[in-house]
Amino acid sequence: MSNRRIAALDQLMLVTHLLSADLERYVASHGLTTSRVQLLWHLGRLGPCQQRDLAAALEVSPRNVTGLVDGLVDTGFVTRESHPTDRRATLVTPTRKGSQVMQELADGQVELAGQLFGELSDRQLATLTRMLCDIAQKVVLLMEQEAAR
Amino acid sequence: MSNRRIAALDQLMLVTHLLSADLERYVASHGLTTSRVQLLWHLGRLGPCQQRDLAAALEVSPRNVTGLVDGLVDTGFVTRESHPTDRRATLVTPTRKGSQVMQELADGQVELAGQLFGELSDRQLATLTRMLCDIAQKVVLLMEQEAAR
DNA sequence: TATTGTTATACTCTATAACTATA
DNA sequence: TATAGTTATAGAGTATAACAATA
Repeated sequence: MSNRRIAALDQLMLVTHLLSADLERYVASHGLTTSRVQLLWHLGRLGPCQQRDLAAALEVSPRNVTGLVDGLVDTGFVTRESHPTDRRATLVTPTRKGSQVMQELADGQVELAGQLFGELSDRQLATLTRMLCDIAQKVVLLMEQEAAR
Repeated sequence: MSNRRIAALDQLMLVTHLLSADLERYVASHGLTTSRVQLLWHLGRLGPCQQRDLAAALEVSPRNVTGLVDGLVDTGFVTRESHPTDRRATLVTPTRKGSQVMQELADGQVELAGQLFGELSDRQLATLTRMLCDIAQKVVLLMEQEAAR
């Protein structure tokens, strides 16, 4: 019976939608957008880096990064520093405010994980994680197959 | 140990991200965007209706609906028909092309459900659906609590 | 000649406010 | 006076193409 599969997918789509909406509201309460948070997250992972690197990490155009960094500079989360050896490039660098807010967002994620999964046993948690991992792998596979066409 | 909860949330966020991206590419291959598909979906559910009703269903501003309908008219998925009794209002109505593409998207969802969950037993499927349902309820609760503040 | 990031232009989604036509 | 949908304006995310400065 494929009805149950469709019900599962509907439920998964609903969770996807709700989590996206929740994330958006949450970061908005910190004066950010999801795209800017993604940039900041990569910045924290990579350390201060060129816009070219951020464009590659985010898989968006260099022009788009210019706009995102513009916004983050205007709102005080990053600065553009001069590159020590390449005068064409800039080093996007988090400000103290930028680092602090990313720490807050990380804390918020831990809190959310507790609120969502606090009642689950380790075994249940492992089952859920494994299933989600399988789903993620399959989606990646499907997207690669579609892209190949 | 809260590490497992965080791992589960990370995995859930990854699935959310991947599914959103996949959906966007999929509807783009049909000449649509996710926002326009959502409008079409409500239109199929409600039948031909006023833009006011679509604004309520989508929880966006009336102005936004004007733009979405403009796009769908330009690309041939809906028409604006005159309301039989209220000359202020329009009746947004799917074209044949609009109805056909929605049927195709629905078929695509069934296919995706099979590809993602075809290997799962009924029992596994039930477990997954129940867990996702719990998560959805909790997210809704959290958003209501945040909104109340 | 190739690369870095910009300006120029355009499209989509989203919002509020003012306005028109109609109820 | 209230409602339906529009124009006006604005901001955010996204893209390509042309261009400047630099490597």
